[in-house]
Amino acid sequence: MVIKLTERKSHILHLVIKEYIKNGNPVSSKLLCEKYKPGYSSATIRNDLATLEKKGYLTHPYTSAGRIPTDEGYRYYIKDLMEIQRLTHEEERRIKNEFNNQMIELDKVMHQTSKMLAMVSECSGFTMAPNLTESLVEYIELTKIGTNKLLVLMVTEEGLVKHRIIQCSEDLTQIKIKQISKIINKRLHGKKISEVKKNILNILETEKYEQELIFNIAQDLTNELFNLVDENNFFFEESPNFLGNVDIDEETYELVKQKEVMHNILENVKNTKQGVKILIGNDSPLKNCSLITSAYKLGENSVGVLGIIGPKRMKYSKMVSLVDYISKMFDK
Amino acid sequence: MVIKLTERKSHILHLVIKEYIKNGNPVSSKLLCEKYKPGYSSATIRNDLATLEKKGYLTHPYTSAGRIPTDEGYRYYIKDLMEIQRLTHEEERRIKNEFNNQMIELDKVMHQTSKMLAMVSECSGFTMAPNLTESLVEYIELTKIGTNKLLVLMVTEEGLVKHRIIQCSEDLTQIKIKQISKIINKRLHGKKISEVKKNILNILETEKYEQELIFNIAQDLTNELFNLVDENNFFFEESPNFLGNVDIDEETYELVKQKEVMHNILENVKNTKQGVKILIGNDSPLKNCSLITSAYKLGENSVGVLGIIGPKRMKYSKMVSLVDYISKMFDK
DNA sequence: TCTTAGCACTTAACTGCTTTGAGTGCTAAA
DNA sequence: TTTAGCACTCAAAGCAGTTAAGTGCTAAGA
Repeated sequence: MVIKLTERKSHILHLVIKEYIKNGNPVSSKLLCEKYKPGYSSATIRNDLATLEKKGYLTHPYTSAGRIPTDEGYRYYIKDLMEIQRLTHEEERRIKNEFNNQMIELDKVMHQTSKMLAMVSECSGFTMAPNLTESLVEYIELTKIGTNKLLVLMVTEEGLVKHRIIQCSEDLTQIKIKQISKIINKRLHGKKISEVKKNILNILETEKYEQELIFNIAQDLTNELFNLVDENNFFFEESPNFLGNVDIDEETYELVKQKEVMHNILENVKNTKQGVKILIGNDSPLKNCSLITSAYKLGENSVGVLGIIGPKRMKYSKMVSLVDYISKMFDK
Repeated sequence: MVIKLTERKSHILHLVIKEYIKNGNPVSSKLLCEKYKPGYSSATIRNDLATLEKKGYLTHPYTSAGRIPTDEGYRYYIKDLMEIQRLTHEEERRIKNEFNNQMIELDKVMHQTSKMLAMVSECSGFTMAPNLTESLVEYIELTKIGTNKLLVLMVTEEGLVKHRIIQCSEDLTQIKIKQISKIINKRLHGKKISEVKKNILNILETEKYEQELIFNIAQDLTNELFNLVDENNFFFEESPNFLGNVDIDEETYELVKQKEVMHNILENVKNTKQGVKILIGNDSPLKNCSLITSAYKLGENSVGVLGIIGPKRMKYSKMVSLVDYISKMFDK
């Protein structure tokens, strides 16, 4: 399926795409000639451009306009032409800094990471939290923080922290809370969250001490914590000038905001490949955008996806490094 | 300074502003005449418009365009003409709902509130957290959540919760943590946060038990918790179509994002007046916007500010209710 | 004195026409 | 295979004329 290109044509395609990514204007034979002095006349280049168009890598918006890359063109570029551009030390430093602080609480990590991606890419960053339902409960801490109010804190085997505040029907004493906490931990430690979700009552069943009380709290826990493990698991952040400067249309924007859409796209990515994966134009329902994504691992079993959404003419060479670098930070 | 207007002129000013807020087009004598049938001809209204312009309440962008309100016009409107429009029951219900859940953790509350304001106003909402440095420490909970990692949770006298994860130099046993926690609580309970910030070492001084260890943790606590009480205290959220639909320019947008700018504006508001306060155009450095703000109280001494930033032609009558209602929810 | 009809005047917005120039594709010669 | 040259295309910019939505002013009527 992939058609071989001569050295020169390949080079010209490279130049067109680089130029277009940089300036966003259709690029003409004359410009290439003058700016890059390839040692051939504009006419020759014109011929090459024409063949590149015939092969499907370029197109032009109207007769007398310069060329712009097609989706296929971008794909060829990414596969065969692009030299990956490493992050600068400054950028790596900034990222590392962010990661050194506070990075245990799941929601915070995700949020921070998305922001990071958005900032460095200057378009938009997202993070889909790993599905924790197959993770094991390390322990659960109950702390009273007011009448009828408990702070529940769960730590998973991977060391991730999730917390919620729950409202109890009864006002419990510190001592009782401690007792209950002990019992719950004894029973839930090492269990899969998915299992806990389904079976919490059974798991706690045989305990005789304050059975009813424990059941009530268990119910609250399920509602407020275990059932919410999956919720809020898509974080999206954009750089200030993303929508303003850049050619993303409203429609696409709406799509991004719909969690299910993104979920589908990313679930796909997660299951197909290791490392950085790039979706261009029609590859995803976000037809006018490209996505640069990578799966990441937290501990053994928890896999999430993170990445960048931006215009097709984004700096792939740099963005690949960025996404790769950050996803590797997670794997530690 | 305030110039009296005749009944009719006043009425016409009212109509112009209402109409302009609604549709955003300069409003003409003819339109007023046809739409509102005031019982006078367009010529009469034209005369009135001319006087209203002379007095500084209206202007027009070019010779043959209709009138639009000046800042002064809006101010007059707000002071003398506007009828406040209550929130619908539906809206009140939605707001109450949000507030019933989870509303103890300071950062979450602020974030949620800003979102709420943005959503209902359809422009943008912000919340500046109260300065907690004068609040009293209720208690502090230390929980081990991994090697060298402690979760610190502080509850203030008002029942607000702030938490952080801190990295300790030593890996402490559960038991030691409990002992230390007891000591710290005994000493810090009821103290002002500002005092704790300055004097933590002195406050804990006389304890003989594991003096050095406690000092280390105290240092971490100060760095990670007490010193950060004031940080991150401005939350800003915008409705999806805020920047797109609405006539806010880039410059202003940049200003909003600068915390110090907003801080100054709001610090001012906080100190001058109770209840809802409105800043129009030049009243604040955000020249092309209006702000509707209100101070709110959390407990006895903690005062914060929340509100809306939007275009000058926003629905003041409704927004005032919104800001007022939400700020009163805080006061409980 | 207040109101109003009427008219001259201003101006943005649109329309249609022409010109310009950047770019292509094709041809024919080196 | 390369290139110079030329005809052709089309967006964009400029220009003139028209329209319509306004205003301000005047003079007459209540």
